[in-house]
Amino acid sequence: MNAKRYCMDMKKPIYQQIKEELQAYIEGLAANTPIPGERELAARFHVSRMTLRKAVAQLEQEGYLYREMNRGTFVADKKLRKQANIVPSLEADHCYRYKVLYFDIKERSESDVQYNLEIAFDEYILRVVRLVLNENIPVCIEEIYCARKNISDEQLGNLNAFLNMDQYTQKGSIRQTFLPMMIPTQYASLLHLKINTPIIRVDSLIHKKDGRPFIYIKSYNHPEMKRIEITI
Amino acid sequence: MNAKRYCMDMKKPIYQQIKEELQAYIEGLAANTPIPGERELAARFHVSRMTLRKAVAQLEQEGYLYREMNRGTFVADKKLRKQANIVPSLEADHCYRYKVLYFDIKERSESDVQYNLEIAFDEYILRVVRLVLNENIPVCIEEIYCARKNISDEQLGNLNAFLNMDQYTQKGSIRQTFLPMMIPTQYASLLHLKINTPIIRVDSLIHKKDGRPFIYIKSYNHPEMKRIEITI
DNA sequence: CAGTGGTCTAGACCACTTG
DNA sequence: AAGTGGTCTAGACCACTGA
Repeated sequence: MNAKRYCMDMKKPIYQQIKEELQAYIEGLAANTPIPGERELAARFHVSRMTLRKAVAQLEQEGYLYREMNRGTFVADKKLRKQANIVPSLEADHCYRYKVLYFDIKERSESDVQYNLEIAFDEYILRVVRLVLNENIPVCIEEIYCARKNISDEQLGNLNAFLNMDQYTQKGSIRQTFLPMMIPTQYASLLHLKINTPIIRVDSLIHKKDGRPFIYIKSYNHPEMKRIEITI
Repeated sequence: MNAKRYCMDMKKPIYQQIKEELQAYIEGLAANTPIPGERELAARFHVSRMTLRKAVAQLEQEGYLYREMNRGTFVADKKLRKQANIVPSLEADHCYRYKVLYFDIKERSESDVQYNLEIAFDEYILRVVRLVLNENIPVCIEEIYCARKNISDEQLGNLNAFLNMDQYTQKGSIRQTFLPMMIPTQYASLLHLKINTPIIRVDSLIHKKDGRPFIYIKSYNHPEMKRIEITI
């Protein structure tokens, strides 16, 4: 956290750069350590207080810092950092391997898929089923559905790129539903589970910003290998 | 969305008032309707653009609006509004009824409770078990744990006030874990469930801002009556 | 009392889209 | 060329805390 000049924009907003520097600075500090006041930090970084505040506000929202009115800003406990570790494909830094079990394009699909994707019952649907592995250990099985009309021929040619969900999560909204059930018999052995094992299926519906549903994912999670956890 | 003056502060920040007015204004509009530009809105409300932006930014974050770079700001589809409808006690506007099944203060508790609340194995623990009802239909059973030392005698006297979780969620952090399991036999009939019904237990750990764990809740959810759903 | 975070202003420039 | 959202500045006042 030294006094560096920020004239050399690298196309990145100043508050982003400051945010990253603060984040690195915080990393080494014990929880509940106070950090310097906003005026002092602004001076050190040679920016206005409003810009500095934007960086701090984001770090606060992500659970790196917390503020106390009229007292100061403090380093937050690491375990309080916000995260939503729910579905492998939708995790920020997923280091998973995927093994496509099969994929097809078919007319007619299950009614819940039609309902969620808001399509007529005679529309073509892309379906991909894949096993998700973490260091060769199966963590879940994902069934991915998308209306054919919403996929360009080019995207269909490069299915791996299409199935990288990062690109959608940023510029859209996701609704997730959690359903308790027995592991479906056809998936039990793939996940190394006995039949009648209770699992959680997470249904994720990715919307475009205008509200049109785009991709629907049913994720059958291994109860031990895939811990579902969020910090808010 | 008329041009009202904002001199009469009612202790509420201007951006809050504007946010509420915009929210009301939006309510009647169809999804994807563009709203006026920031400069025009700022003029209408007689505030600076930065203040106006703060109101809009919050509405965007909550899923009421979305912005498109260099294009404009639009009304978001209602179904994209952010929500985390997970545990009854922690829901924003819970209209549930609670029926305490029993409560006690005991030495020694289950090891997972000790672990999560970070207490020694000989510390006294308050435990409350209650049935949660939505219009007389049972939706879940909550086991609530809190270290006795963290509860004042006064709070203990007014248990209902203490168990109102609103007060903690604002000024703290919550970690929630989702566990698939069979309904515990002792709870099956209370929730009107057959034994061997798969359910989701949601474990919520409420922390103070300094990272100290405070309250631990195990919520056994009725799979049909309590739908677990989040929109992010 | 000095210092804190919270709010607010009235400007400014930028990159970009759209007619 | 006009309009958009995104960023940034250099001030200001407020209510509150804590020594």
